[in-house]
Amino acid sequence: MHIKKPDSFSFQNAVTSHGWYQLMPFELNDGVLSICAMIDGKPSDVEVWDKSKTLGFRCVESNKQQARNLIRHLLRIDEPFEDFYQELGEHSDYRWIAEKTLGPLLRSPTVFEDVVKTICTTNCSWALTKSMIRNLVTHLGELSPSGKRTFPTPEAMAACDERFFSDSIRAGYRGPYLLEFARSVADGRVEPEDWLVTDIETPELKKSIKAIKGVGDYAAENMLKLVGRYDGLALDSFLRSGFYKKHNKGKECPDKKIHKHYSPFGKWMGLVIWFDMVRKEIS
DNA sequence: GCGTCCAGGTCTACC
DNA sequence: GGTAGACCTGGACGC
Repeated sequence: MHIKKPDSFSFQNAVTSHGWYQLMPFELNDGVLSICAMIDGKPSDVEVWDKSKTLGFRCVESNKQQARNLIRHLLRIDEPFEDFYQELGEHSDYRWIAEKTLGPLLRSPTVFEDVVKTICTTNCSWALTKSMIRNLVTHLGELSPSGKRTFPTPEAMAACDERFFSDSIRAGYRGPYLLEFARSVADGRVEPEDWLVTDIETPELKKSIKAIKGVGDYAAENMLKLVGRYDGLALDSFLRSGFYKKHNKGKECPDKKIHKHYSPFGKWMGLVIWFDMVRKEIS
């Protein structure tokens, strides 16, 4: 089975541009990205890989068209980046981003899942982030026929108590935040999937996202990137230290200076700073 | 072994 | 609006 891909689309870069592919239930082996996800209410296994002008994919226990839609969502195949590449054309130092057709950042099947993962990136090492997500999937994910597990649903997480998040997930002080968020989604008080389609202005949307306990500036702006809005930098210690080294002679500086550096890129600045800082790791 | 530091921050209280 | 201190975990590091 195949999915047609745009001319300016790099499967490799879409998958590995940031660390999400290392978080369960994603797996990347020999160029094949696999995920176990809920499709049509059933845990289903989906695999996707690169071919010359298309993407190959296979799915087990799921409708072919819905699996195709899921892959398009994960890889952001329908998201237009032409304006981004055109903008970069006016900045010689950053033209390489367009030449490598960077832009799409891998995202999860649901915005809910991306929020949970983002909260689990805060104030800890990447190893601990992977551990917390692995624990969530292992303890609460639904089992597919092949023995893989989905990311837990809001309802599954909402049914737990704080002690579970502390003892089994090892989420520390984040536990109550994760539980409160899951319960707010499960009972409909918060509808994160709407963030993908809402017309409200970015500052207002950011305010709504920050209303979630455990989500501050970094996490909110990271979420904005994952729903396709790139006018926030999502500054964390990784981006700050990278900026100091690359653009400020290794010296610390106020965030305002970082904003000023990338402000010429307007609504694309969040993508530019990210690729600027991970350039060495991109093939 | 043990203690300390810190990592892909956020919240609250206080000024 | 700006800032200090507390907050969980676990790996790295020095002793």
